[in-house]
Amino acid sequence: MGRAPCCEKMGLKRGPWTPEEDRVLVAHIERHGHSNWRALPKQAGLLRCGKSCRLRWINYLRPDIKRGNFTAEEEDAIIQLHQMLGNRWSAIAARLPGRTDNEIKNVWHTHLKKRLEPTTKPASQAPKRKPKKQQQQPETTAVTALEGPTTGAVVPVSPEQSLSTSTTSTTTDYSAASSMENNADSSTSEEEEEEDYQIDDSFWSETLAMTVDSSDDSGMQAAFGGAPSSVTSTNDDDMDFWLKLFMQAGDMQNLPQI
DNA sequence: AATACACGCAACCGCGGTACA
DNA sequence: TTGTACCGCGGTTGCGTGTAT
Repeated sequence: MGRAPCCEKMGLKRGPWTPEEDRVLVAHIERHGHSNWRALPKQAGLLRCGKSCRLRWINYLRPDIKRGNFTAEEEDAIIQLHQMLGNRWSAIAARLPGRTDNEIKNVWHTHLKKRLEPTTKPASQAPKRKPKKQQQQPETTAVTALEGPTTGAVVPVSPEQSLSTSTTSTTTDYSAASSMENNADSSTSEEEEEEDYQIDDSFWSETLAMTVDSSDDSGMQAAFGGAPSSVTSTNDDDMDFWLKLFMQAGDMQNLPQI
């Protein structure tokens, strides 16, 4: 009962979007907005379900999407945020302007997760070929330096401790949040290791500023108030709350898992 | 040069949460 | 208060492309 199929699959097109469909969708949204995704394809004359339209717009057609490779700073941010937030990709995306949750998720699964994976990986699972793009991209050197301490691939220091699953990263999470707050104060051993990447300090102070600023004008109530066209505002405010909570809390280990 | 394999990205699927009648 | 419809999110899959053999 209850839930209707997300889209009437009869007669609706699936698979890759054509440039023409993209144009139609963009034109329609620019003109009418996207207050109702379900009705949108009909109004726009697209043979797609609303869900598909929404996904296409959010992940690809939005004008503020930043295309291209992730920078070392962005990758670092993803790693840190993932340590804090777990697989809450939309929340992570909210901290990375121009990046979508889907994109971040892909990058995580294809690049970052592997880099953070411990070298305890059996030899049989080791890549048979040398990685192609990652080692060719110049920014990767920064990332490698930056991740060196936490990845067994570079320095075999019990990588599981900094690993990515939200359930096992509580203490590490705090170090990330803590380094955000006290970006000039690197007192813990993990933060000593983070001295290698100077970019982070400025980056995180910016990120932090963004975090606090965005919560100032909207507040938690606004999270439930609307802005229906906003993709991430609700999550953003939610995460602002948690981030502030982390920052204010002296000891994250006493906090419940998010 | 051809083939097999691995990677990366875009898209789909299903579920949970929320708004609304 | 309950049921329905819709939205958004996270997980997963499929395909195109690049690389090694």
